[in-house]
Amino acid sequence: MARRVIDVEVTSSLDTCQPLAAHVMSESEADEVARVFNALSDPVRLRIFSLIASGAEVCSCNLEAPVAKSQPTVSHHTRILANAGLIVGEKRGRWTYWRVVASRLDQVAELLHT
Amino acid sequence: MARRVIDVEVTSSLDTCQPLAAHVMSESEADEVARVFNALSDPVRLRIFSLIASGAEVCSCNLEAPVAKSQPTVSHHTRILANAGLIVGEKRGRWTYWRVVASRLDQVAELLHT
DNA sequence: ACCTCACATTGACACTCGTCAATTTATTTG
DNA sequence: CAAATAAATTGACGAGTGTCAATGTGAGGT
Repeated sequence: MARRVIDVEVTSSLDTCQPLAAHVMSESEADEVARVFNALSDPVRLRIFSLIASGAEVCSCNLEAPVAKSQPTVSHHTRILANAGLIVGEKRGRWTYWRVVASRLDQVAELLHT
Repeated sequence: MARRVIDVEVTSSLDTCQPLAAHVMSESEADEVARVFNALSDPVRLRIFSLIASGAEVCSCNLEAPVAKSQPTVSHHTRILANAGLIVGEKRGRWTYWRVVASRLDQVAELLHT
């Protein structure tokens, strides 16, 4: 097979940064996804979440002592977790029982493998 | 089969919140996990991450335009993602090429299914 | 009705975080 | 060495966040 010498410009074609075509997540999608991860980005919230995930049903009054935070603080965190769709609260009598939303967890896990 | 009537105390045993034995994530573990989720809790960081994940290797200069942020801001975000172990940067010449750490993503995904 | 208890809400404070202009560091090229 | 470029660092500012005391709400229990 014949060989042919080709004059290729190598010296100065890479000395400056070239644009690159790549796919970017949309702003709106990023906002929504960020809100979910944000709910899990606080140590206290993670511990509250692990408490709820460990039992079948946990009421708010059982969360304050383990995480050593005040009642308004715990209420603040459960609201953020609930807004992110990670937990749901059912009010029975004076108590609110929390449980995790398994389907939401699967949804979040899939976001990491795209 | 015989039936027997049993006198059960129902009235006042549940009128106050009872402590509940449950497993709590440790503070140190919560801090570490929170740092990872925190890295993914910002919209701009998520879009940068998606850019890096879409290509095999992406240099920092290819990140500024798509997310419309300044160079110091992009550098700030890549550092946070790198500290969380989600991406690694290899410096070749004047450029730093970023790529995602797949094993770290698997690790994070498993955290959601415990 | 009154009191108690579980939980939500408000307001205020300190602290963290995202952002960019300016500067510095490191590397390549002339 | 000098000029140019990629990227990290510093400093500063406004916005957002975690925290708790005080208060509000609503559902039992006596």
